Amino acid sequence: MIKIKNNFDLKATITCGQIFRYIEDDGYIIILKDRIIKLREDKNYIYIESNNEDNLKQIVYDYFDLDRNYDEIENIILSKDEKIRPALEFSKGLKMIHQDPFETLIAYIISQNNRVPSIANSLNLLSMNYGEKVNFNGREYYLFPSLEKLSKLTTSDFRNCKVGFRDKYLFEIVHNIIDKKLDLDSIYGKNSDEALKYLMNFKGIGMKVASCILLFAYQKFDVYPVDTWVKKFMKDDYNIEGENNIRKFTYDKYKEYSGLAIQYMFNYKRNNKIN
DNA sequence: TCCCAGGACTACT
DNA sequence: AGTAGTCCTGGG
Repeated sequence: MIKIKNNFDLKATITCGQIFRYIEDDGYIIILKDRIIKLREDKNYIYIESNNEDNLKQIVYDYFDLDRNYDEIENIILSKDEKIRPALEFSKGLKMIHQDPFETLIAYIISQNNRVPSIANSLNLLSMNYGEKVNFNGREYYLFPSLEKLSKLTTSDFRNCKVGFRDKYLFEIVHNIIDKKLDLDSIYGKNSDEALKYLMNFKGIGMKVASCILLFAYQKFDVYPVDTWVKKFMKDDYNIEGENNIRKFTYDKYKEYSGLAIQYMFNYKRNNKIN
């Protein structure tokens, strides 16, 4: 067991829609690579346990992006747009989770034209069928399957995990990685436009999925998915319509932090059911 | 039983 | 260049 200062919003960060697989159980259980991690919080501290506590603090800091100076970013965003203040205040302590690129890729391909419970169900089925089993605190958990393991599946194996018509996309993507046609590491060296174009060359990855991968796995904060919520509040609050106009408007305003600004607005609107 | 929500691709203009 | 139809699952 380790403890860290409770100086961010653990609940919002985990439940705001960035990740699909987590368990609420007297706190939260999440699965990162080869570890099951349980987080419990009180007013001052977050208490963390894992099946492997080597270097755990650094892993948690990296995952929840705790070394980044969010205050500074928020001040930059505020200096461009005072109107966003309520959203920023509401979302205080929300962090951008630093997810694993491969898992993020698979998860967001499954997410297309799909709902959250169904996405989580498919990811859990994939993990239970093809991931490594880990015992922790007397219970069984399954790690997200490796690339090598998933490369052995047929399209119908994927379909048995309820991914539907996305089976062929997953099959092809996994083989593209095995065959080095898709190199996830190469994305670190690309700017956001190059990375979007690169990812969208692959079947099953469109604008939204590519944006999610870049924002959530590569911390490219100038990119974000435009969904119906974003369209709605950009029209209502700023009278901007059309995906390209929305992107241009937010980029001109918030520059390299536009994805973060949108995430704050999204979180605020969604939780306050503001029409 | 049917209907709906939810992205990307394909095949049309 | 723009768009209607299609692909599935889960839930009302």
